[in-house]
Amino acid sequence: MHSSNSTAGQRVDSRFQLKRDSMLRAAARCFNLKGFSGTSLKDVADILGLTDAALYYYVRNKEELVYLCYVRAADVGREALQRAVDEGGCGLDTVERYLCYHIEVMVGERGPVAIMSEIPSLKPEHRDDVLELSRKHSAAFEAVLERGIQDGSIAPCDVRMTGNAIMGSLNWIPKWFHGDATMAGKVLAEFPQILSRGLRPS
Amino acid sequence: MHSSNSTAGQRVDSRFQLKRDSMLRAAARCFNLKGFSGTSLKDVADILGLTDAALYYYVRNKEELVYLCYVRAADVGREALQRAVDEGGCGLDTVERYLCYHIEVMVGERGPVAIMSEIPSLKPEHRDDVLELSRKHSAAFEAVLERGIQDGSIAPCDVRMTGNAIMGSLNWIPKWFHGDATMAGKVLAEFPQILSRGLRPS
DNA sequence: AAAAAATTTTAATCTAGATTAAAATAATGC
DNA sequence: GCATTATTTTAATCTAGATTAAAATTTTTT
Repeated sequence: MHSSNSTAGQRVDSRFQLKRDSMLRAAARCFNLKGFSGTSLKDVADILGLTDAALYYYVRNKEELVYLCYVRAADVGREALQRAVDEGGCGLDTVERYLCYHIEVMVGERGPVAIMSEIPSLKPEHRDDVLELSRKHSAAFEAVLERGIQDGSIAPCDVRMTGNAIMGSLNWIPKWFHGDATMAGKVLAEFPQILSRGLRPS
Repeated sequence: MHSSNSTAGQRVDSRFQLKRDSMLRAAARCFNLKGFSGTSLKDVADILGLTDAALYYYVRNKEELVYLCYVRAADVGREALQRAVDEGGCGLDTVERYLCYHIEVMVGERGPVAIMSEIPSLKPEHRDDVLELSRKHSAAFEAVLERGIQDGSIAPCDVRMTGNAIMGSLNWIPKWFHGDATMAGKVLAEFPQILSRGLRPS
């Protein structure tokens, strides 16, 4: 049985974490590609060259697998926004950089990132946990929009709705992008501007 | 057994159609609210005051229920765009009107409209059918964007990516809008402009 | 290389929820 | 009101796929 405080310590544990992370990416790929109900644990295991039962060494059950995928998705979003905020600049610049960073992970090597289609199917604690992360991310993004309005880089707008609009576009990307490397460059080049263009004061 | 060419004819048949349509709306509400795997046929039946088994009088199985929800979703989108195109005007005006009409059905009386999260779980014929509808809708929208670029009402852009961006925002609406009547007005008032603002030439 | 721990597999079981068949009820036409 | 057709329910069954327990294998430690 795995234990994070085994005598073997750090090395073993990080191997475990790495393997679990590649499991989450495999699961995200399946969920995005085949839909949630369309992917069985065997599908995920096949990608890893494992047996479905082996997955239970890493997660308690399928529900937890989904939960961890969503936490991971929330994490990469949060990190992207944090990084953009840390680098300073006006509100609009922050938005643009955030979009770049977030799209980068979606279409790049660290991807794919799971679409959060099944949050309501999670068990209450997990569901609330993910909703909380999601809510915080939206609030942080809206704060950047506010700041942009204050510093004059963004035209006055309803930040809640504007946030919903931009986040929707982002969240939907994995629906139509499935790893085409050529397209990845295009998305990264085009999308941030398409989404931020409408924010500029006229 | 129901038969569309029964001797009772039109009247009976339209009653059947109406009931089936309210079934699709009930199903869409459930899917959007509880997720796909989180909604059982009983959940849908409960809304209608029926027993789960009764649903089988209207659809062959759950897969077909999802399929019909998606066809319905595609239909309301197509109708909204068609209406906007028929009313003429420059490309940008058509886009704005389309957004109004489409959002209208999403947040209004005819809604809700199902998010197409589980297309890959459909059986091949149904999946291809829905993908075809979806593809056609995207193409038609991109054509409007092209026209706008030609007539100068829309700034030159990658219509494919721009279409993806706008459609993503639209498609995601049912993720955060769940029937709040007050918010419905706000969405309808704000969203079309938020989405079309970035299209204007500067 | 033996012992211990970590990882994976084999081979079942278990289960929620979809599905079905037959019977019961309700609506409609005559 | 009777016959027919439409609709719904009751009461099972059925099934894919999740889950589990125990054994086998691989890796690590000493």
